[in-house]
Amino acid sequence: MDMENRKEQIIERALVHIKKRGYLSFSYDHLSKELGLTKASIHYHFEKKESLGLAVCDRLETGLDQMMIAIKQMDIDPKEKAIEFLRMRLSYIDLDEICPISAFQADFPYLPEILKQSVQHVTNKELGCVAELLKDIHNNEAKAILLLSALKGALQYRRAVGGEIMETISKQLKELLQ
Amino acid sequence: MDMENRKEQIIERALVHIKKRGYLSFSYDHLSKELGLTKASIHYHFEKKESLGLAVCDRLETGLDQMMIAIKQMDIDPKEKAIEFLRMRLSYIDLDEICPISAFQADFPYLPEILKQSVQHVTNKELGCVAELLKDIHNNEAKAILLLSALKGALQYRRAVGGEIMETISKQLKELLQ
DNA sequence: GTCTATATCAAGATAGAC
DNA sequence: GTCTATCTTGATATAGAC
Repeated sequence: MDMENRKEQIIERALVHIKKRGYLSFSYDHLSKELGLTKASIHYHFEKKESLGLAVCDRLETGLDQMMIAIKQMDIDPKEKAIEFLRMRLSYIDLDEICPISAFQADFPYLPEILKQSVQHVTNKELGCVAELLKDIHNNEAKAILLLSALKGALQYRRAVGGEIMETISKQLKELLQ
Repeated sequence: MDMENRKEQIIERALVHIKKRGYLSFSYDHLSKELGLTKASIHYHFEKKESLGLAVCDRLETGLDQMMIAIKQMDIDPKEKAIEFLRMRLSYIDLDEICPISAFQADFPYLPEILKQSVQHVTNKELGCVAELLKDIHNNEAKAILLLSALKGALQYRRAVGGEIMETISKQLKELLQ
């Protein structure tokens, strides 16, 4: 198969696995079986697991860039834009998944150094995105931290207490931005 | 060594490891080396890893009970009691740790069934504790979810962005309860 | 109650054929 | 680009001696 397509396909599946299991717990074996390949073939495209982890972080950053472009072009009240960001972020996360950035953070102390740096970068980028969308509101950095922490904490709670929790949280976060 | 003391000691170390690495990632080998024992000796006290996981959940529940007793006896404004709960919960979590309940939640889909049940139980118990302390405030269940999600999400953020985030969150959570 | 030794399995990674 | 085969490591768990 064409190399760029295959690489993309592997990154895509790895991202799903990270959202479901976390970075440390997913394996080349899981991945290869789903893609109809062998572990060795994955290693051909991404020599080490950390290379694949880095590629996934890059992809998350690209996704954030695209979301910001889309949101800035929307014809909605600026005060709605942070909420729209959270809504779009959630749309990429299934019921049995958590935020991939949270997953990396949970494994953080045991990541290879270079991957830690990428995780820090995408973490700060996402915080910066929300803070930027809140720029007309007082105390935007602190508010961005509160919104994202609550959203991602709730995604983990969802695993144990069920999906209704997300509506409870979303409602309150919207109130917080009134 | 006395069996009850040894069991307690193992549970205590396991809890620390879960806060640092998560349930799936800590091992009897890590534990045994710290305690000056062998893996086999840990297996004598807790035949399977899931038995140890269950004991850790029990310990967390006991801790919640004790905290609630202590807080109810405190001579402070009822409106301060939820904040005091969060403060006490935080005091058991080091700078390089996350909330152990969050750690179990992150691993949730890959836990043995019986341990899932224990994690659900302690999760709901903690939510119930905060909701109870908020009982004079409107919408207490929803507020409890918001407070705990934000606190625990922030603990994971701390790993990637540093400790200052906790003061930002604490300050905002206090404002939310005014 | 703790030990040594070992069985079993899964993971990351590499060598070399096609 | 993908394969088979293999190495190495680390994990859960058990058997049996002391």
